[in-house]
Amino acid sequence: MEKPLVENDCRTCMNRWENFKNLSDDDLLLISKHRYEAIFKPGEIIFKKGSPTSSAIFLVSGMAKAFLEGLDNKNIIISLVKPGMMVSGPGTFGDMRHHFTLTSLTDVKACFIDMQVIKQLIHTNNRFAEGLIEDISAKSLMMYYKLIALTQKKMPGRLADALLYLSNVIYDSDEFDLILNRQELGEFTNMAKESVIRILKDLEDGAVISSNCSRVKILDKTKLQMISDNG
Amino acid sequence: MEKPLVENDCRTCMNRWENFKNLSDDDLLLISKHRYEAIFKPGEIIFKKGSPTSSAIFLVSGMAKAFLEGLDNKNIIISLVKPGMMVSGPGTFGDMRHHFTLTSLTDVKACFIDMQVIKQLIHTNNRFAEGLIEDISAKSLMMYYKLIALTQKKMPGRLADALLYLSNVIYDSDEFDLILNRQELGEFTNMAKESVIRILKDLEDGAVISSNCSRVKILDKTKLQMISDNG
DNA sequence: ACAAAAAAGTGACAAATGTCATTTTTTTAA
DNA sequence: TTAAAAAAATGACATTTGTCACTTTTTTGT
Repeated sequence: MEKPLVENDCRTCMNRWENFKNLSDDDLLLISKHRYEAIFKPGEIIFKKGSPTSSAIFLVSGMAKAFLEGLDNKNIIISLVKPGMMVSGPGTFGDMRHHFTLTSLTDVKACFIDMQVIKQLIHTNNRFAEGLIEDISAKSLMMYYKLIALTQKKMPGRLADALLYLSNVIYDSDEFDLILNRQELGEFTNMAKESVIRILKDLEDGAVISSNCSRVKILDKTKLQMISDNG
Repeated sequence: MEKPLVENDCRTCMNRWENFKNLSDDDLLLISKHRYEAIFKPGEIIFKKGSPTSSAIFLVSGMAKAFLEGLDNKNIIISLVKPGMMVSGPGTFGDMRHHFTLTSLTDVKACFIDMQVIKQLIHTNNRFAEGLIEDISAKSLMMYYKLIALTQKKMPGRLADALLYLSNVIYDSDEFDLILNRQELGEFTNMAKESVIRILKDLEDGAVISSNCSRVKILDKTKLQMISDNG
């Protein structure tokens, strides 16, 4: 899995943001010039809630978690970030501050591109601007369904959601190493870590999954989907 | 309150969307030509989840509620809509479908402007495009804080939030007629209507508010804010 | 003005879920 | 390799919140 992903040119980068396809080679060269790369060890802060949104961030390799810092130091993980995804919160076009924190879950390589350059491209390239709006809209839509799930589903449904998300969206496989620990899985599904442990055990008892600590295998996806659907 | 608000020209409309200030008179004339007005009685559907997003909607007068249709026919009211606000969900730049339903709470006059015209203006006017992005971002940000409040605050904190929102954002007054009934107040704060009634009573007993049915007066805003802050 | 419908209000109870204290297992670092 | 730290697991218990069945009050339409 660990190929040398370092690319010095956004024109040929294999892990670039999809919306970059709307840019000309000249535009991509401009971005390449204003690009800074940084490497993070697991658990490090990539950007912190409250800090200025001077750059758009793009993951080149590894995995990160984006989370809201809620009440009483309780976090809400709103999404996991994979290579190819653009990360820039709603503060970018508002108070210019981050409203969630991004930390690395694994070794992470990230590109930072000056927000001024991105904004300049919005002004000169309509398709790029619309691509950005589509990206923001898709994330906004995700929040709608997250709100429904977290407020209306019971715990088993929410945990099933999380497992299906990891299987279908993140790993594209029915067997995977959980990058999230029980605490984080709780922050992702809005429940106490003890509840995560209990429901995980129930799912194992019901032969829906098998798991030993960080490794999970989905044995009965139909049933897991049913648990998700029924709330 | 009932002035003749009908305006046939977006150039001089007093209740137009703030972002229209970035448009030229010619652009506004174009919009005026592609504008359709509709009047709704209280409780009517302005647009329904799942229907095509062919137009952007702008409230000229009255009040509406935007709500997600969740599980088991339970709704989540995500925002109240006042004159001057633009309503077009995240589906507009995605699957071209509405993802929430908008219904009138009072008599409502609304303008429908063809989405193609809006999109065309995005392509020709950078400031207008950025204004739209800012609008979408602000709504997205609101959802973040709504997610935190609904999942992490206890019921009294959530109800305090709702009352402060009505007082500060919607009515700009400490005394107002609740446009939402107890059921809807529950859909806005993620609780059963019985719980709304109980907590409203507690707030009255604690001399934080006085209320008889639909009329509410905030007696001790500091205390109400404290309840909101403490979750 | 009055009957019907809708909304508000009440109380008992049950279900869902968090908290805390503690033990066991796994991971990490010297 | 081994001790220390972190994470996982467990069980008892408390709290929050929803549900249900019902009564009372308010609103609505004729």
